[in-house]
Amino acid sequence: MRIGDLATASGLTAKTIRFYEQAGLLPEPPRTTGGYRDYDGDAAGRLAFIRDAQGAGLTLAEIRSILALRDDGESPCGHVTALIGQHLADIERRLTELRTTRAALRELAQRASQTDPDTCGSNGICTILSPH
Amino acid sequence: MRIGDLATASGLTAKTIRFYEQAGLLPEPPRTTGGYRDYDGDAAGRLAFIRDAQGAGLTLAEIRSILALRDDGESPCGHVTALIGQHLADIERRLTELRTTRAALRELAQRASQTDPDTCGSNGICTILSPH
DNA sequence: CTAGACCTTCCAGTGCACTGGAAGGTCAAG
DNA sequence: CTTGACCTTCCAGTGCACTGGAAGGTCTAG
Repeated sequence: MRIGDLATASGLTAKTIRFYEQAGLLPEPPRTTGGYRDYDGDAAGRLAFIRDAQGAGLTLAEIRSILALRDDGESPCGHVTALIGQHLADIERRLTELRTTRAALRELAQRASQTDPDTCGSNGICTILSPH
Repeated sequence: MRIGDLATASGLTAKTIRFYEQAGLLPEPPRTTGGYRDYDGDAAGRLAFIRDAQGAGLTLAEIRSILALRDDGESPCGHVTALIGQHLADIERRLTELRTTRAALRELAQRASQTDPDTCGSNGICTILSPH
């Protein structure tokens, strides 16, 4: 299986697959006599795993750490569980941040709807955003 | 007022202030005979505006567009209102995304708590993340 | 024999908002 | 006169996940 076929099968680009190899996420595949990368069936599964893990919000560095553990013959379960917990906490934090920002923006929108463009910029820069 | 004083007053670093100047967010200030930047009181207000706008989630590029309008003597109110609306929509989108990811991660955490590390990695890479 | 689809490597750029460091100039206090 | 805090410019790097492009090699169909 050449890189283009694997790209089609996985929904990635050949560029990305080479990038993953260079980033240590994929092992170097054997080559054909012409120098082309020659993938076996495992590669697609590995890419699917990367996709799933990315979908769960893990970074490539974290995914690499999981793959490295498992390539060493160790079960990465504990590691994966810890990462999931960390990402859940991270998401909660970002949700809180976003809700705060949303509240602030709603107030700004409210203020904007009551602002007269003619009197607005007269002394400051923008009384909507900076109503000192 | 030298750059260090302005940095202290605004809570930014001198590096960042130079960066803002280079990025077109701050006008070039006059220089002392020694070649030092010499800021007047307006600079602090402008930096405060940038801070407020950033707090509302606007990017530096957007803030630059607002400042450019107002520096041209135009009222940026309509522009600001549009940007606020865009960012509100953006935040709603990201909130939805994050909630989806959180639900997925919670399911993974649930699965992780029921996974036996000894039987887990036997055939796939990780049955928690990729339970095909 | 040639066109063109695909592959190779290597280098560099994207966007965002800075940050670090080198090499040197200015200024006030002691 | 020297020390040291502060300033200057310029270049380059950070983190993340790719993406683009050049220059060239390989393979298959017609």
